[in-house]
Amino acid sequence: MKIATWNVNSLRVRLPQVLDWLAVNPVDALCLQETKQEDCAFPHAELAAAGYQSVHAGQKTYNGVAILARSELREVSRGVAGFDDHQQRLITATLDTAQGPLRLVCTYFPNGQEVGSDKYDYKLRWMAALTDTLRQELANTDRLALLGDFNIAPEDRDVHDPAAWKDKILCSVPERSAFRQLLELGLNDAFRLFEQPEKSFSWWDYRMMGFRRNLGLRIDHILLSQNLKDHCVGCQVDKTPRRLERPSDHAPVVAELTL
DNA sequence: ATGTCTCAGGGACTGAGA
Repeated sequence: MKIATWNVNSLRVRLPQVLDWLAVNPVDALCLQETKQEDCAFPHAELAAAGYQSVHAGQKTYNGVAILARSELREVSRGVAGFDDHQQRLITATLDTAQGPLRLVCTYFPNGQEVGSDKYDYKLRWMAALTDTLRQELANTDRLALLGDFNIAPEDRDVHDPAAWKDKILCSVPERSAFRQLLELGLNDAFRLFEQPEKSFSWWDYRMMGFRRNLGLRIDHILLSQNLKDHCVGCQVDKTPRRLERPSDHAPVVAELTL
């Protein structure tokens, strides 16, 4: 089976691209971020017509996360447990596979804006709360995948110009430490389980012809619990949708599991 | 290069967020 994540930067704008992508890439589950719409506007029917059930935690204008899947999504929960948050950044659901249940956690980490800002502080507090929640989830299951836009480039090799980005937002030491805390829960970066091309990224700024010049960062990730890591046979960034007209600034990331 | 894109308010453009 295949699972994927894609920050679409407005599902209202990008729904046709999502449907086109799913037609070519019929993944078993797709996590979306930055849907930027309320639950009542979410296109459940259009996605169902394409063969996907969907669950959504949305809000007007900003944020918003969704999970699409070819079969039933159950035990759906929204938000980070114990963290009072008006921003819709987390949705969790269970998907049944031939070899048992798979817990899918779809996430949109805060951007943080600038190191030292209030939004940066919120990002670090949000990540600490997420880590606590996942520790509890992992006590209940050994088949958990955390997929989404983490807004963190974990290492210098995930950055087109590490010197320019040193200690900047998305690359700062505290953000990278928080990312490592997630790995220390027993999660594994699916992308790094395999040999990858140099300068592989998942996001490119719309400005400065960032994509054409490959001025990117790898900030969209799929983290797998130990059991799922042992079943993972591939992980790639699909740059195809980033080449379309009116693209999202992010590309999808896909992992293949022998489940 | 304060560079691009999306959204909301209000009804043309500006500001916020990324």
